[in-house]
Amino acid sequence: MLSVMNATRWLEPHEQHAWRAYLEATRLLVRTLDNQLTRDAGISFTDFELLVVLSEAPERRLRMSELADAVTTTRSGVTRATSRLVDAGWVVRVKFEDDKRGMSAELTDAGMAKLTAASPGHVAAVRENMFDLLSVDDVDAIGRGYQRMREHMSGRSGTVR
Amino acid sequence: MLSVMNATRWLEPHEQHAWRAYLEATRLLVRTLDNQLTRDAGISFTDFELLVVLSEAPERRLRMSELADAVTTTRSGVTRATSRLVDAGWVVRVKFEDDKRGMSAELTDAGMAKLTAASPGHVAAVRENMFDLLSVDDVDAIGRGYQRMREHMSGRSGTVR
DNA sequence: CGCGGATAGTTGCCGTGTCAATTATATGAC
DNA sequence: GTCATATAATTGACACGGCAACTATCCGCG
Repeated sequence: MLSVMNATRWLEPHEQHAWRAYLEATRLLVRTLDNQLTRDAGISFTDFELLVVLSEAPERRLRMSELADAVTTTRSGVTRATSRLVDAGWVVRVKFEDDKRGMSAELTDAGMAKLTAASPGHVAAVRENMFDLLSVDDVDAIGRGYQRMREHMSGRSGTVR
Repeated sequence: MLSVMNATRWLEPHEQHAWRAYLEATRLLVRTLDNQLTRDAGISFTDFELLVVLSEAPERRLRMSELADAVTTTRSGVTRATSRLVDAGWVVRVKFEDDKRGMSAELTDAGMAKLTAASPGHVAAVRENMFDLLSVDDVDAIGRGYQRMREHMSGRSGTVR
């Protein structure tokens, strides 16, 4: 630290612009994707993402805590989401044998079918509202940038100052 | 339309990577910023943004519907948020004279003071977790890209398919 | 072994946001 | 002017997600 009393470094105009555009576009995008999935496939974006993650896991099954990490939410959030998915018949809870405290969520065939049915429309919406609007360089910049942000923040979402 | 029966164009690997990094980093970032503001300034990110928007408006005042558009939420969301801010003493409701249905939210001096007090820590967090990690080119790509997305989506968050 | 502290997952409670219905006012057609 | 329709804002009902408290289980140290 070179100086003790730092004046705030406000955002530069081009930073401000990027910041506002990012926040607003993100809200619009998430809402759009959620509406599309709800309307066309009867599943929320949140729940859909859980199905995606499970479908990619070995044996289509993941422990609750891993599932929470994979979708960047809290454990209680995953517990509640899993309850919804179980009620819908898309997931079953499985006891984890090596640790009697543990539970896993496992994608059912019905869940896999739902995922298969919902995916094309979802991907189309992601393309239409994001990737079709971006150049290859934009995509790469976004990939690099957010990857760095992700690495910086993962682990500490509020613990540190 | 050249073909009627299109096979789904799935995301390419670099698109997949950008998509996941973006989603995850965004969740982490929003949570981090919200935690920072709540902890250090006693205000949520959502409410803080309303204060920002109001502070930039002429006479520090904006109609409810304009406020909703400015922060990309619904009117009922803004109504409820405004109620919180009024309770906190940071905002007052003002009747809009030209249209007796209309209401405006106006930032109070206390609200301005809260904003002034909270801003440095907030900007520091935004820098630390985002802009300090990005090159100028990254910022520009993000600005351009999300601006295009914003334009594409604004107006229709779920009406169209 | 047994006890204290960590960890996995769930739940109660609560704050927030959305949709649909509601109320009040405005506007255009006749 | 009057009526039908549209719009501004609010409210009720409800779904979702977070924190903190709780239970069950695990692990390491004496």
